[in-house]
Amino acid sequence: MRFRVLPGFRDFYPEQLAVRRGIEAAWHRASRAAGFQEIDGPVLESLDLLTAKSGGEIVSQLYAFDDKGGRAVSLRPEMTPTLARMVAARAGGLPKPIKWYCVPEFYRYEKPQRGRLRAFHQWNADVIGSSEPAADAEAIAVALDALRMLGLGGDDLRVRISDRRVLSRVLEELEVPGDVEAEAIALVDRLERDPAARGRLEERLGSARCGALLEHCASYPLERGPELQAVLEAGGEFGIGGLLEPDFRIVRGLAYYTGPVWEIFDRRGELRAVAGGGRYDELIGSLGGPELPALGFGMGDVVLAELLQERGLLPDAPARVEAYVIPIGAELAGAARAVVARLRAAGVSAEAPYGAVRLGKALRQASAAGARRAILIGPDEWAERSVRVRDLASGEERVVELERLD
RNA sequence: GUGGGUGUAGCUCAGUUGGUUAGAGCGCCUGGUUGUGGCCCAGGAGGUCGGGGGUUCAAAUCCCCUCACUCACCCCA
Repeated sequence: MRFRVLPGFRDFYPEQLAVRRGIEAAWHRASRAAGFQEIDGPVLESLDLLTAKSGGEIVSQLYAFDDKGGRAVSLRPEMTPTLARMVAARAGGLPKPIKWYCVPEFYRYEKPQRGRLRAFHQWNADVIGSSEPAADAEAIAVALDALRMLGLGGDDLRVRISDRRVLSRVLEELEVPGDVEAEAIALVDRLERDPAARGRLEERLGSARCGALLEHCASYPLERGPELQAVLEAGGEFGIGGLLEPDFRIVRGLAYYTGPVWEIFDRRGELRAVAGGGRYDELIGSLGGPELPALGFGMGDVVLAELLQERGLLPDAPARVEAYVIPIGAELAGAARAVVARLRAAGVSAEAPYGAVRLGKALRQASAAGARRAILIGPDEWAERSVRVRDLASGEERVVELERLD
């Protein structure tokens, strides 16, 4: 019986880890460039904390169990509860706005499918303590910055953005009864995917009101959303104005969003959202923290890696070593190891074959290791305290005194 | 959780209407003797044909179950 990786989990061989590290590097760089500080929390949290926000029904999607002390715990499925706790514990002493980011691994017991696994790495960045639309815009800009660092620009991406309050106001103006509002919002959310949604919307609202609503969908009523307009303006100032597309159909399911909500998609629309975020001004308070306005977004590695692959932009694995040291003749194996040690001490990554290897094969191994140069230790040169340095791309060789090797 | 599709070597796949020891390309390993890699040539390792059961003289091939992957739903923090 062969052991296999659990469904929805991944093994990261060097090539796959190189992809992940490349993605994470962009996340870190974009975060720091915008003044976000990295945090992290425990992988395991109390079930109470995790269910406080979304309710008990999400337990079915949690890796939850009782620990040996009888505590109900779960692997973390998201960061917000942890974040809220961390903010609450130090809220008084932290200068506002708080700008934190993290790159944790999350665990969700869901059915694995394209773009969605059970364990994944996700970049989260949050701004806590500011109600300014500029903060919303900056978050979007930071997300786009990271994508740009990976080679994805305005030709590949679009940001669809809405604001819950605008949709609510429109429904209010249309005199949609309060008890129908939630369902109407859910149906707007489904308009794209579900052909039946339109019919049901008409049924619920009546054809006149439904028609008016759909008209607003086609042409976003920005005049009813000064807050969103301010975000768009600030976005323009951050240089991402051309990518922002107001769109009612971005609802982002969650009940706790209170303002702008947005999602980044590939422009071809082949994949699920690459990133999504929004403002949640009441959430931290409701999780037992202080009443602080807040916003944030998440970007997962799974969809992003798929998009990068489709565009031929997957980060490459770095070369294993810069220099490959090859003894010519078994009696120089020790000399090769000494040269390796010397190079490493000088900060140059280097290795030598362990045993006696033919020169031709050793050169092949040097190429396979990604080395830029091979250092040949031959009897003739070594007798004069020199080595032969071969550039593996050009094949050029020159003799270098050992003392000058670096 | 509900449906559809797909499972043959590390990877991409071929495998006739069921019929001998299951194949190819790539990759991997070894060799083509002396101090020069990428190309080429030769050889080799590696598969209980996803797993289990059934039909049959005979199953990679037909049937059932199961697992995994995948696509569409539910959901998407």
